[in-house]
Amino acid sequence: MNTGNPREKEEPKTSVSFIEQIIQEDLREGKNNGRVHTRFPPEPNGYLHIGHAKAICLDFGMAQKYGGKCNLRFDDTNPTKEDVEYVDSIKEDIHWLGFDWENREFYASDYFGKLFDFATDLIKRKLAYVDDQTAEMISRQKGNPSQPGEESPFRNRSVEENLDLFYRMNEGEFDEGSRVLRARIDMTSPNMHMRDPIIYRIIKIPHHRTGTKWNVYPMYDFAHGQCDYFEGITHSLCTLEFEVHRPLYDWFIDQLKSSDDYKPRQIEFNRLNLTYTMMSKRKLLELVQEGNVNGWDDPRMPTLCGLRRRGYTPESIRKFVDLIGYTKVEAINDVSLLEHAVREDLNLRAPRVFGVLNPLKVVITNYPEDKVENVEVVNNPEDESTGTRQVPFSREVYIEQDDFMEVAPPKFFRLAPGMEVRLKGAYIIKCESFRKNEDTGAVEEVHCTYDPATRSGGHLSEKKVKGTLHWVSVQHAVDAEVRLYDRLFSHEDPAGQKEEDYRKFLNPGSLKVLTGCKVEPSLASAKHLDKFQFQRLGYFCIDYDSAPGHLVFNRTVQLKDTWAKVSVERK
RNA sequence: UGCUCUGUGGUGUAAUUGGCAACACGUCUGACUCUGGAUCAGAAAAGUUCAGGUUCGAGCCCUGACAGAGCAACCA
Repeated sequence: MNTGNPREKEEPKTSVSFIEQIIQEDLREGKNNGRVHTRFPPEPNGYLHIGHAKAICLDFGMAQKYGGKCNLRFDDTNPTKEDVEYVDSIKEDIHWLGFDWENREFYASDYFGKLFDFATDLIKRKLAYVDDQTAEMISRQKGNPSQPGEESPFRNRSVEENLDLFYRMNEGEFDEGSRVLRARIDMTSPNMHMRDPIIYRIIKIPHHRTGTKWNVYPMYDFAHGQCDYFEGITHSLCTLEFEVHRPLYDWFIDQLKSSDDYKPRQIEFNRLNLTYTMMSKRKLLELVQEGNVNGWDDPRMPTLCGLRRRGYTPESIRKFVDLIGYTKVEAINDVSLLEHAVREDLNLRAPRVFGVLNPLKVVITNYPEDKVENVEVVNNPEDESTGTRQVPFSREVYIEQDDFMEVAPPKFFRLAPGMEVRLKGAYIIKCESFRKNEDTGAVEEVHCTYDPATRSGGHLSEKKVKGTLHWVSVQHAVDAEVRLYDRLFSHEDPAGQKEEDYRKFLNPGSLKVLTGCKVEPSLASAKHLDKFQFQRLGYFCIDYDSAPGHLVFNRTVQLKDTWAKVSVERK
């Protein structure tokens, strides 16, 4: 049973979500001629965030798993909010996540003509009418969830008049808000969405794709299901809040469909909620517009481009999504699970480097003053194929301040007077004495001796010591500026913040900058230092765009309680 | 007080469709020591919101409560 490789854990039994059960059942029953066809339908009014990743993984994932296809369809029915900037970023982010829609890039606006024809068809069948009332009036007549609505005085207009008015609405003859087209269903329905829903409204702002061709635009409810139908979508996956829309979704398609053997089906699943994370697109937009963050890709943002810049890998995000599953329960997932997913992924592939955040000089008194030798260290203990690198070693090195204590408490296996420790890849050193700053009392320098026989790989290299430290040769060290980012929010859980006061939970822009950070020169150039290294060791968010010469830290940084706990100066 | 949906360890998900409530994250121990917060070993933690019912047997089926969420945009 034991394969001898502890890494080869048994594949965890992947549970089958209720959605998959539905798909499997449909397949078994031969519905849709055995086709599975899904779609991912973002509105291009903002950047994709981690919540969208959950939907993307589902939509594309189900298609992949069941030999089907998944379309990308931009839900661009409201030109007042939408922009090509968002279209481009959405496509980039989906690709980055690892999914592809091939040549099936569609837009709800592709179907404006068909939708318009369908609307006129409904008018002719007395299933739609133009309402001249104000928004307030229509809203009042709608009643409320516990009280039935009343019918509009325009509800029984003639087909001819409705047709004429609807055409003229589209020709731009009427002002925005002056008239709408409504489906004629049931003003007394217990489902608010069935009370003669508005299906077309006048908008005179140019559309990012169709320009000024249209003056009327379909509402979501009038577009989405029909688009699904036009594209041959079999399973239309969306989030829970659309559950009450389903009867309307079905109603339109029933009016539209021409065959009985095919009909798209809407299935709802729970949206992603993360602790300490706000997922509202509108509020994220506000943060960007108000300059509280440095854009959609600010490393603190929960957007995919923010996470990417922060060093998250697509694999880790997919893993995370896989972990949390799809149900109908409104769950709040712990960010620590996301963090676990990155760690697990990065641990296997991130190259390791040495670095010191808060340097403490160590002088190896019996090491020749002018000698320099290269020691060899592995780039990644989890992956031999990444090879080794040479690191210069000399008489004076920096170690992390936290790696030294004047008085070692029990179980402190790092450096303290009289204690021995290995400098990783190099020698075992012993602490003989230390010097304090007379004014501050802070330890300024530690004096050690080394045992030349203990060099890594040598005869006595098998000698055991309890601790191993990262280090950086003083004369080869390079200063680096490191930018640490905290989470976007702190303290309370902004995921639960309904009010506008979520801003007060914002963390500062960046927990700027470590002074005196040292890095070995060979690693200080940007091409050696990619996001993985940063991510890996510190699990800090580091702005790796911000230049060459960054650094890394060793284990002594307290990661466990981290984020803000690291002693850095806030800007 | 209408309609729809949902209640399983701290958190998120399972439970072969009625058969000993399982897994992951987190937490806590211990071990290891060229360090990765990796790996290994172990522990605590729910009797499935509550009350009835059907059944040899219920997390699963039925009834009724209770709790939470969504729905009254010319947003999606």
